[in-house]
Amino acid sequence: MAVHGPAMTDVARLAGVSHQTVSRVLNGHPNVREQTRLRVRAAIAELGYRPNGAARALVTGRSQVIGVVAQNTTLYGPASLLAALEQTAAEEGFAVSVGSVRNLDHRSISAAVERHLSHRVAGIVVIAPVESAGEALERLPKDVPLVTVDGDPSRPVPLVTVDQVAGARAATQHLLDAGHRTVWHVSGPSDWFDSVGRIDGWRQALLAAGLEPPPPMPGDWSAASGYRSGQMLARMPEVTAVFTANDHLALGVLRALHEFGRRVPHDISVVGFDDVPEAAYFIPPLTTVRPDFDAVARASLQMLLTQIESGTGGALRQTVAPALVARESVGPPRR
Amino acid sequence: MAVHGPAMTDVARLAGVSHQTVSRVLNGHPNVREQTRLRVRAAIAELGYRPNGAARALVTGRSQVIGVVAQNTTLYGPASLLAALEQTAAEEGFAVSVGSVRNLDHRSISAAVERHLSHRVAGIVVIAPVESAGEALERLPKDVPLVTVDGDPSRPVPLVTVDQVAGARAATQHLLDAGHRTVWHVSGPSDWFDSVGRIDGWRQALLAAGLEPPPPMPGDWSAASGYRSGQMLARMPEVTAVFTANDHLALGVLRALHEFGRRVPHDISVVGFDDVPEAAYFIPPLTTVRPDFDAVARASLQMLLTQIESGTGGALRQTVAPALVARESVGPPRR
DNA sequence: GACGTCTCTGTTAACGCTAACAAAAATTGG
DNA sequence: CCAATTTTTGTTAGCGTTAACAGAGACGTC
Repeated sequence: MAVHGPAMTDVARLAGVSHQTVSRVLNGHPNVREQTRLRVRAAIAELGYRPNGAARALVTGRSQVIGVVAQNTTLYGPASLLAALEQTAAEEGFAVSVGSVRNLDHRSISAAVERHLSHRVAGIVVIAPVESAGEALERLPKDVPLVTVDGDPSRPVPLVTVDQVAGARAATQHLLDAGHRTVWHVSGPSDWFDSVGRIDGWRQALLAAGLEPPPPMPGDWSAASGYRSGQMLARMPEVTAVFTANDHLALGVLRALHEFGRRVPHDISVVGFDDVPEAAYFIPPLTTVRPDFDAVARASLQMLLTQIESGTGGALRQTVAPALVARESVGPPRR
Repeated sequence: MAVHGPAMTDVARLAGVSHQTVSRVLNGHPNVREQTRLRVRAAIAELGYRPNGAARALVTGRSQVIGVVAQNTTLYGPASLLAALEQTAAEEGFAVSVGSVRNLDHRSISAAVERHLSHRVAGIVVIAPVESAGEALERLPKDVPLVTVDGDPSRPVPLVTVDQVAGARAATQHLLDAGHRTVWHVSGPSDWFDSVGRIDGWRQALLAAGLEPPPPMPGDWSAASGYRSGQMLARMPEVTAVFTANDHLALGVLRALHEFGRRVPHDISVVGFDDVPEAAYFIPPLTTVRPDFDAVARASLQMLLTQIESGTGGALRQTVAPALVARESVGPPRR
């Protein structure tokens, strides 16, 4: 293995210049004669020279790497976000290092961040949708560029979020507009901010319409828990409209309703959240709320780059509005 | 920002030893007096010292980072694989840097690999399920530890794959065993090896039963294309059993069949591939084939570590067998 | 034509770590 | 208790890059 590639000095020797000139060419420094630049480039190509990021990171104090800390990158939301972040970062010349953690508790998060800091990442994006993550973040060194995504709105940390409240309100309002007398809610885990925000928005919409929100049914994002809630909902004749905290829950609810012979949307209307690619092919196609993950990724990366370049750690905040996607799972209530 | 943390020399000064002793403590070198070790550890803790990975990478020539090249990390398979790789790597003390690429053509892959090499990653895992990726890999420097996942079986590169052929054969056989006279197939994109392997296995099972395989219906992994194929299948009265190349295709097929009033499994049986978490909540719950992504991740990482440590680039090969998961979408054909 | 002012290039010194060797201290055996 | 080990610690020299400064030409300007 050990065969190390050529270094800058090898390129310099071949091009008949000093290694510093090579460095200048590489970094696009203006004061290099065109002819020299060409000779250096030729030497680089001939040797197949590849700059050593470690050496550069050592001397500049920062690598061109952005660390991402996330929990369950198999879920659609986090996975999309991660992919979008990676794309955006690549366009800016940054690599993305993933530090996924089993739990979002203080210890796990700190450990993941430490790992990233060891590699002298330029900045860190924490996808920290749960309460316990918040504390961990406050104790981190203040001097490292950091952005949280879907984190705790009450903490003084730069934050980019999907506007869960607005999304949930839109979903609920959509059902009310269709003529439903009230809307039931199957929620996500109570320690996720996403979940809390969606409950909030649902409640707001009902209260604004002068309605008393029924008790939300707790879930855990999975189709399995949606199914369990669906079995209960199917047995309650007064239920005509359900808003679930994500599409997987909705899928479970749909199946339970189907099994109990309750037709959607004829008997019960259902709205989800996330717009997973399959939502359009549920039975029936699911009306849902689509968060713009690309926008979130762009916003957080831009925030991070600003911090990296300026050196200031301003506590900014940015919110991305989701959009309602209307499909066939919503209809007027049966009289 | 710029406040750099303490370096090894700072720790050494505080502990009253040389920086080399600190290095020895950090790397678990045996010949350090217990008392000294303790003093050094205390100093490390007191200063909040964090070793500089870039410096270490520079001097050793390798960082504790593994590069992963993947295409669409939003798909369930790649996302699961990536997550599993990250977990496994973390246990071995490695970070994972993702280089996702839009297309798996020569240029994109090479570029992604180059980026990783610039950072002097210890090794690279390429999730390269398509033909065009193969060529790119052959041209890579031979001296970098590399493992491909779901890549081209005909190329002399270390490779870990899910046994697509066996999985597809099991799925098809399962349908034949239920009494079906033949099995139709909705395939994935023809340039994916996964896809080719699944077509192969399906064909093998039919031929072994003395049946002439009907023409496979081409798809692109999406529920949308499954839906289109499903619309055609629903209109063909002779069709009683369908094997789809993944679960999303199956979802689309299920919806099309439902719309055409063809009941599953009463009129038509369906089997998918992947066992996405939602498959158990499709209508009806989907019989499918579950690849063991954790096993794949473990195998590839272990292969990579062997290469890294031994320095040899042996062209190994490892196959992980998938398991059939029987659910309600399969039944005997209607007479 | 001498002088200052650009533009281009080279020299030197870090960055923080490990490897290789050298020296000092502790341990052993007779 | 001294020499021969063995264990522990220190010293020095890079790894490949950028930053800071210095030098050498080229070009006007008076």
